[in-house]
Amino acid sequence: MIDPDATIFLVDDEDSVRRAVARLLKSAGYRVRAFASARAFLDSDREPSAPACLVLDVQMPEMTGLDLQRELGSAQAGMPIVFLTGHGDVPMSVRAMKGGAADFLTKPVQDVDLLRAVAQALARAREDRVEQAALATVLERLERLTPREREVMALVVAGLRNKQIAYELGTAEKTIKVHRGRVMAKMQARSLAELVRLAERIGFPEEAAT
Amino acid sequence: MIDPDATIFLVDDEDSVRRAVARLLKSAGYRVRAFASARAFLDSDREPSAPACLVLDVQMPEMTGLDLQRELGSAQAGMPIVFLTGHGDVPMSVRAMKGGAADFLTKPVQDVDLLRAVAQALARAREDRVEQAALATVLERLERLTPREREVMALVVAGLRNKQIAYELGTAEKTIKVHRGRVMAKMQARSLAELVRLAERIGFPEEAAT
DNA sequence: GACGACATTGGACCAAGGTCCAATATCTGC
DNA sequence: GCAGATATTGGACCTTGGTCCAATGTCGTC
Repeated sequence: MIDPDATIFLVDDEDSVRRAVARLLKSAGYRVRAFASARAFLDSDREPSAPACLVLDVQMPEMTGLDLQRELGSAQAGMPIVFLTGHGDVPMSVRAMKGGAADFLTKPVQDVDLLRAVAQALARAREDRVEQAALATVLERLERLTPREREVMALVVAGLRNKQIAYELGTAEKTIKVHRGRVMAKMQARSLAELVRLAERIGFPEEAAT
Repeated sequence: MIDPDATIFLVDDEDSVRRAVARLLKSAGYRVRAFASARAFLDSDREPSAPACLVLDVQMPEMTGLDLQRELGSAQAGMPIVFLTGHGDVPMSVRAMKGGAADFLTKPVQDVDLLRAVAQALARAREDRVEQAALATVLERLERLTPREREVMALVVAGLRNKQIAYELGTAEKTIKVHRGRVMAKMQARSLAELVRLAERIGFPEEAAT
């Protein structure tokens, strides 16, 4: 269950807590990287080469845990957050959970509770990573398309026939066939169905603005 | 912003609270149906002909709000839950939010806070309803397919060619063409791309077991 | 036993998709 | 100005997909 490559990022301004939690997580077999402030964490190069999650104190001077959560935005996807706080209240926990937190624990926390939360967060991180990797692969292929090929692909997955696409783009049907063939090759789609699914997954052409 | 057809289901065992909240919601223009217990709510015929949400007390004898939430399961999709509780703690709120609650408020609650939560929950309900309706339409069409047509559709959206499908099903390509044509007609798909998208949306053929 | 739904197939044809080879026109960066 | 990427098109040809009309066989129901 425990992935030795999994990294737990720990952010807490209290030395004693940080050390205690770090010790616990390390003894459980995780790699731990601790920071005394949200700033320090953000300034670090946190390349998640392996699944990772963030154990975060809420109350901290300057930037609070909730601030950091907002800062990370949807990047949380790759790094689920487990909040850990001494003086948490209901509104605070609700806000954190609405913001996509994986869990919200209060100190003093039982070791088992923290470990369970971390394990679940990591499980989520792994799933997210798989999804992200798949997405990245498809986006990479999409980037190799020329502007024209992208236009053609958009109309192809919209269900238009070559003839209609040619009319839309003011060119010959023959040309469309060529572009279409290249699109299939570059996107590594072996069938139209597959191409449509790839497009759906990345929200193409809507999110093509990315 | 306020939909006069929107119904708020209110479940609270305390008469005074129930009356006060009901009055507030009614004065805001909502239709309100109040229940004194989770049981009474479940026994009612809650046909959501219009968007609806559930305002739910947590502490109640017999079945608690959290129990009711679990009971509703994914049916929550059609009826987001706003919890309202007098003695809520952090773990309780976290559990509720993890369970998919729209919000979790503590008494005494500010009128504006409750109204905002309800408005947001209803917005979510509306979105869910749109999605559900679309799903239902597609599933309805799917049900009109004969078993054989379903098999063919599965292989078509998998990207197989007619010839391959014929081989898989041990029949002639000609037959596949006919089935395929019927599938397109019954599913009201004007292109293969559209058919693939319909299939994706309902998770066909994986969820075909439904 | 007749009727309707379902599955199957043939023939005939036409439309659409896909590929190989080859050629032309732009445009951009060095 | 040239190399290379991009966009375009033609010809020739073959595979697929789709449709119309017609027909046969099986099953379960009334």
